[in-house]
Amino acid sequence: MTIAAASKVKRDLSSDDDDDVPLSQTLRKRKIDSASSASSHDDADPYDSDEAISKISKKKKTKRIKTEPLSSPPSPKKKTTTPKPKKIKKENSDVKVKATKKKKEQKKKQEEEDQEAEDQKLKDEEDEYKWWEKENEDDTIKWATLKHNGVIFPPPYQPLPSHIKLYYDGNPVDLPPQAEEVAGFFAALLESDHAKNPVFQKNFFNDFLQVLKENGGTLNNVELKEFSRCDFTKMFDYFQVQKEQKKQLTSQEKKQIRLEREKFEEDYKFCELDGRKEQVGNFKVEPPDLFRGRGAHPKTGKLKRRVNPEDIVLNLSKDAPIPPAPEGHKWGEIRHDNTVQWLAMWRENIFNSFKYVRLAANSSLKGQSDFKKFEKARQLKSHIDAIRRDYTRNLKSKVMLERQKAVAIYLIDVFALRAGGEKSEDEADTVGCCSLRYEHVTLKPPNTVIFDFLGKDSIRFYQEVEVDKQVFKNLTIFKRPPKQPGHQLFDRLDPSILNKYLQNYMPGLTAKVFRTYNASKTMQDQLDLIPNKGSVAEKLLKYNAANRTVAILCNHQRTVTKGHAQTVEKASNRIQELEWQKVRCKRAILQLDKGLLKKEPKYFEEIEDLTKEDEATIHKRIIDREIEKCQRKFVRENDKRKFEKEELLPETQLKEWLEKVEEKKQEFENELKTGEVELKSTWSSVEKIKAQVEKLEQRIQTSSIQLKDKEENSQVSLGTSKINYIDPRLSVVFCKKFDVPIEKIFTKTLREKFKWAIESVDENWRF
DNA sequence: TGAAGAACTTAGGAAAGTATCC
DNA sequence: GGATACTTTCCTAAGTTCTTCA
Repeated sequence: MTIAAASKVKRDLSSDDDDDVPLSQTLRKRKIDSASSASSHDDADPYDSDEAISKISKKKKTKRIKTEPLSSPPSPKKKTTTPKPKKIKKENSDVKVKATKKKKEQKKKQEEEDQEAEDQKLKDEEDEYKWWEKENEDDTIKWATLKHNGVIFPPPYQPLPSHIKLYYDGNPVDLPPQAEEVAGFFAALLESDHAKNPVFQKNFFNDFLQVLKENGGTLNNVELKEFSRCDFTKMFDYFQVQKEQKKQLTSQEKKQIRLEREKFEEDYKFCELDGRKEQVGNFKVEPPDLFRGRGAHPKTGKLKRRVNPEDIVLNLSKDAPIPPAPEGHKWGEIRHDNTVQWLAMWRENIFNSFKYVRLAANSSLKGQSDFKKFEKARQLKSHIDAIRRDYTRNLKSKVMLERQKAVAIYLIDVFALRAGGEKSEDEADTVGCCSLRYEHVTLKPPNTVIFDFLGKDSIRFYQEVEVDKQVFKNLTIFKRPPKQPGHQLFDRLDPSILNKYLQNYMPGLTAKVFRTYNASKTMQDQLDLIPNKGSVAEKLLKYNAANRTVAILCNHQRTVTKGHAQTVEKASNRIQELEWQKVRCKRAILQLDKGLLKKEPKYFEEIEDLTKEDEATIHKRIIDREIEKCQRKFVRENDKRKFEKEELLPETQLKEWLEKVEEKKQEFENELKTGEVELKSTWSSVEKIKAQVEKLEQRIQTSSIQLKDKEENSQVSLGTSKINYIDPRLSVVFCKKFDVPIEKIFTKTLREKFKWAIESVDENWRF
């Protein structure tokens, strides 16, 4: 049974088995789908005639304004209302860090800089703003003053060397740089799954041809007609070489590059919010590229156009200096809207929607939003019983809308489904609760439901679960003919109806609050089960197991990494080898003192567990590995010598190494034949070997636990729930109570993001 | 009132960085 | 000390929800 199902059983919402009262009797005429034909049958059975049925997988025509696919995005429209700040805080002195151009006198300078950075950090910490110790302020006004330096634009396109070209029917193609850039985007992905996706290819090729046309076509009059006749391999190879060269730089060179980059970014990385220095999140404008939609995305592969300063709207204080636009350009618009959190925005050309530059996760504004989110989820604690009572009752409501609401909230509450908003044709076909369709739910009497659909990011949600009997009955009704695949299960619902209903219980309550609530509640319950004993590593493992329970509840998945199967195999082999070594030790003990077998039969039991076949396999594996190691060592050593122009190792050297391995092989073969171990010099007494056995046992246990953890985590992503759903205060309390360093649970970035939590709770705090 | 617009949170994969192994 | 494995951060897509407008 899945965790979600288990939690469901725990809560077990009882329902009696009354038959359904005809829903149609109380159904009033409703206008569900304005797009559908207006039939009005007030009293008939809803599923015979109700117009809601026409809501066949209703997709928005286009969610956003349609624009020509490749036209430059229009400048964002100016807001008509200018919000008035309710209070203006006194501005502090300008703390902007002025980048001074120093010459590189390497070490000494570096040390000085490090010291400076340290000092600055300390200074920052001193006057750090602990918003969580202040009174809750009005949150419609996000700031009184906001100063920043704008955004960083991606570097202009660097044309490829003249011998690197696209080939068409085997002939080189001379492209104008604008088109070459787009071809390069594709070439860079040549070995990825994207490049093999026909939709991606088609979208890319259309946009590529259009850019080519806009720029006068190919320079050597090759006419490009078909994607399949294009050959991008030369470009791809070139990018690979460049990547390799970058990798080959010395660590010193890499560091130098990093430092220069950091210095350049410094001015953009921070802004001044109400006089305080705060970090900006995504201060870099997204570079042009091919849009990589997830799942079966109709627009995947389309060209994401380069964003120019003219496309950008900056948001800052009226009195803040306007950062200069890049040479020869000007900003699209300057705005002074202190009711929003963003510093800059632009309209992108794929969906014609906005992209925003915001503050970083460790900023006060983000922190406050986060805090409020968890407090809201905690507030749900005092309403959840009433909500569950009501939806259990409403599962039998005579009003269809009420039944649908009840079932939907049940699913959201028990299985942690997302709200499920409407989607347009030009997005991937994914669903959430309200948008579930006939084919996503299979009913197996008496009360088993199989959910199988693609959720956010086209991640599959598959669960076979037992549900409340009345829920099962209602789902049967929602699927009754004439409904068929393609039809909406909840034909009278959408998230806004659901959320409006939820707000009756609690202001601000929406479908997504349930996910936060149930995730944090589950974490609290799981943590409560952990005994306060054992090593830090053991406690951590338990914490991760609790975290995993939450991740599974929220269906947070990740793709299994490429080498996973191999890694697991390797690790299990190692464990098997450790077991074998243990057996060998025990054999050695008996060789020293045969009498022990009778005295401690249990201790020596496992000697018999190891079969000859297993032992032979282990021997072979070890020997093969050693041989391979020798060969690798030989090649590596000679490569190095060749590079340093030294004399190469002779083949006899390799032979010598291999002979040693051969000796070992003989030893193993003997051992297998006689069952006698060759005693090592360190095995001088029974006690010494027993101590070694103990060490091996410890290693086996640790490795086994780690392997199990790794396997269980291979498809589950713990991060998302840790970052977004589990109240960080729970983790802080766990660390305090169990004496686990917070660093073991939160990375540096997370510690910064959750500073408010780390500094605000004691060990008695509960979610 | 509903659709579109806007603003925000949530999400997985890629890239970069770090630790560990040999 | 280099290769490899693992962890963390970055990037930006994809959701939800709130607001505005006709």
